[in-house]
Amino acid sequence: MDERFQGSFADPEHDHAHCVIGAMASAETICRVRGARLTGQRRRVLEIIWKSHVPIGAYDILAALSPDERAVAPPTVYRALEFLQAHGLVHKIESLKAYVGCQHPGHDHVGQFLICQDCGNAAEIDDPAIERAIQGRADAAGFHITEMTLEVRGLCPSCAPAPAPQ
Amino acid sequence: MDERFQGSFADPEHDHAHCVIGAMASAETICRVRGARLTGQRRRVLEIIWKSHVPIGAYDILAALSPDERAVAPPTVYRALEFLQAHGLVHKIESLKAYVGCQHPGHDHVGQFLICQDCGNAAEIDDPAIERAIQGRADAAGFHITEMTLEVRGLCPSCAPAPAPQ
DNA sequence: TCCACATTGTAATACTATAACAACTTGAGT
DNA sequence: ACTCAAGTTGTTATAGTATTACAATGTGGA
Repeated sequence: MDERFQGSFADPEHDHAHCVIGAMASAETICRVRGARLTGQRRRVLEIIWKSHVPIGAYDILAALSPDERAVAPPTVYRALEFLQAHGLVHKIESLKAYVGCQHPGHDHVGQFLICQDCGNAAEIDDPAIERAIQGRADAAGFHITEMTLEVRGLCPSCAPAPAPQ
Repeated sequence: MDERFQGSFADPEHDHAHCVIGAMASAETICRVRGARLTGQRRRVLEIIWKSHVPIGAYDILAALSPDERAVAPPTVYRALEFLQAHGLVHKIESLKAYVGCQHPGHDHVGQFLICQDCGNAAEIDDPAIERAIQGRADAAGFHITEMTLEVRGLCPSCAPAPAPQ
C-alpha cells in the first residue's frame, strides 16, 4: 500500500505502518459498503496478517491471537480467513499453505504473486497481460475460467545474487 | 499423450491406454538416460497416477498401493512422489493437494494447468506466451524466477454449461 | 566378498483443515 | 424495551496431509 516499491516488491525499508493503515482503512470501507461485518476477531486476524508482507500460516495466526492463556481454537481462525478471503481482503498462497493481505482490495482481480524464497515476502502483481495470455489459452482450449492462482517463486530484488542497482 | 484432445483437454473418449503406455515409456527412457532408478514402487505409483487425468491425492495413491492386508505407509508414497516430481514425471496441483502425470516429460517446463471443477480432469498447457508474459512482469519487478505454478479452475469443454458443438 | 550407498519398512508425530453442535451477539421489526 | 431470526463465536473432536527418525534391506561397484 506504500508507494516505494521496486516494481511491485516492497522495499525492505518502506514504511510498513503505512501499508497497515491503508489496508485496514480499505477493509473498513469495503465491508461497510457491502454490509459485511468486520468484527473484532476478523479485524484482529487481518491485522496479524498485515504485520508483514510475508504470508503467514493459519496456526501462526492462531498463536498470535492467543497471547495469554485465553486460547483460541482453529475454527475461529479459519472462519475469519474464510470471511476475509470471500471479501477479497486476503489471499491464500496455496504452495505455502499461508495467507497474505490483498494489496488491491476492492478491485475485481485474480491472485498473482511473486514469492521470494529467501526473505519470504510476497508481491501481488495482478498483471492484465498475464491474465490475457491465460484467457487466450483457455479460450483456445474451450475452457471456461472461474478462478485462477499464479504463484511464482524465486528471488526478489533485495535477495537476488547480483544486487540490484539503486 | 493421445492426439485426440480438444485444445489441450483430453477427449472423454480418448484411448487412455495410449496415454499410459506413452507415459511409462517416457519415464523409462528419461530415468535410463539420467541414471535414475525407476524402481517397482516408483513405477507402481506412476501407474496409479496415470490411471486418469484427474489429479489424485497421496492417500488415495496409498490406498491403491495397498489392495490386500499388506499395507504401505505414507512415507513410501511421499518418497516416490518426491522422486517422480524431481524427474519431471509428475506435477503437484497445490490447490487440490493432488498429483497428476506430466504430459510433456523430459521437456524443461513449468506447471500450467487447466482444472475442471466438474469432472476433475486437469490439462497441462505450458504455454510459452503465458510464460513470456510472466517473465516480462518478473523482469520489470527485478525478480529472478526459479519456479512457478499456474492453476486455472473452471469448466472444461465437455462440462461447460453451453455444450460444445460436435 | 565386502563395502558404500540408495531404497524401503516402520512407528510415531507434526501440521493443516473441517464437522458438528452449543452458546452468545446483533440488529430489525414490533 | 421485547422478541425473534440470523449471524457470529466457542468448544470438542476428528479428518486429512505430510514429515521425522531410525531400522532393515537391496544394489552395484571395487
